[in-house]
Amino acid sequence: MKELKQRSTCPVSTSLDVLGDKWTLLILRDMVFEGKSTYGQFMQSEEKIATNVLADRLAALESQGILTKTVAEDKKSKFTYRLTEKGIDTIPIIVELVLWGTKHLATVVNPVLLEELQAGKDAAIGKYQRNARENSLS
Amino acid sequence: MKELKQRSTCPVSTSLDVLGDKWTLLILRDMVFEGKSTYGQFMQSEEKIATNVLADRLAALESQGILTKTVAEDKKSKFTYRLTEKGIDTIPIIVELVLWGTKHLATVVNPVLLEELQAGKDAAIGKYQRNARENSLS
DNA sequence: TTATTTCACTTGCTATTTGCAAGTAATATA
DNA sequence: TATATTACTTGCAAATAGCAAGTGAAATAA
Repeated sequence: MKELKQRSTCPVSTSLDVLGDKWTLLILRDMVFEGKSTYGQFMQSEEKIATNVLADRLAALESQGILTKTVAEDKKSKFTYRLTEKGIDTIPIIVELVLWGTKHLATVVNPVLLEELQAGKDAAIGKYQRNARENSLS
Repeated sequence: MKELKQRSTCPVSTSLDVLGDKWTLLILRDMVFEGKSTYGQFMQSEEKIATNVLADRLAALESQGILTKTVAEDKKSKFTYRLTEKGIDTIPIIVELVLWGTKHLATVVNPVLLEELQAGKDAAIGKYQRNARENSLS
């Protein structure tokens, strides 16, 4: 598993030690904006993460307290992944990536999200954070 | 050089295609918060980037229009790297990484920056963006 | 004017990480 | 009881990162 090697005590550096790869924040994006919570749902994303990388990242995120893993309510053979407060607090980072990509790169945003962000960034962040908190209870 | 392979049209994904590795945002951090602008200055950071990786990332950042490379004023054998507006617009992302790392990980922040952020995130972002814009003129 | 140093890289090699395809084990459904 | 689904693991090839040494142009020192 991707273990935490801290390169320095700088918060940018240490945050990147945890989140700074090509896949971790996409998993969190799927949880925040798509409401995904299972391995199979993460596999369906259009970016096509490899199975071993997904398993590795989910284990790392769990070990770092960013998400929790529990047996699913409907099936004993499934697991449900839910964001912790530490995970919910990554939402502003993801939103800033959305805004930068939308402004400077060739991307297509979900129009609902775009409208919410245009109406007010902080309100949109608050909405998705409250939403994630509700899901973390069930 | 690290070339841009776009995995999807999602802005989070595409932003990560550009910025989502262990080193790119640290180079931008050094430019924004430390006022660094030369290869030698980037090499001095405590995270110890490898020379070939630094050269690669600077070339990629230039080719993506995030920074510009010009011959230094004082010496013809040196280059000066400066942020473009596209680069200056990454500051909110870096600031969110500072905030998340400070809250959830074992880090040590520059007390000046900490105070500025506590006094108001948007004001602090605005200050560093204005600062970067000034440097980009000279 | 020549010698040495500085600066910004490049090169070559090894180690680590990622990507792909196939396999497995525990349920769940037919 | 047989087939399918789910969440992985395993093995290997390809890509990326890390380390040490080397290079060439320009600046400084003798």
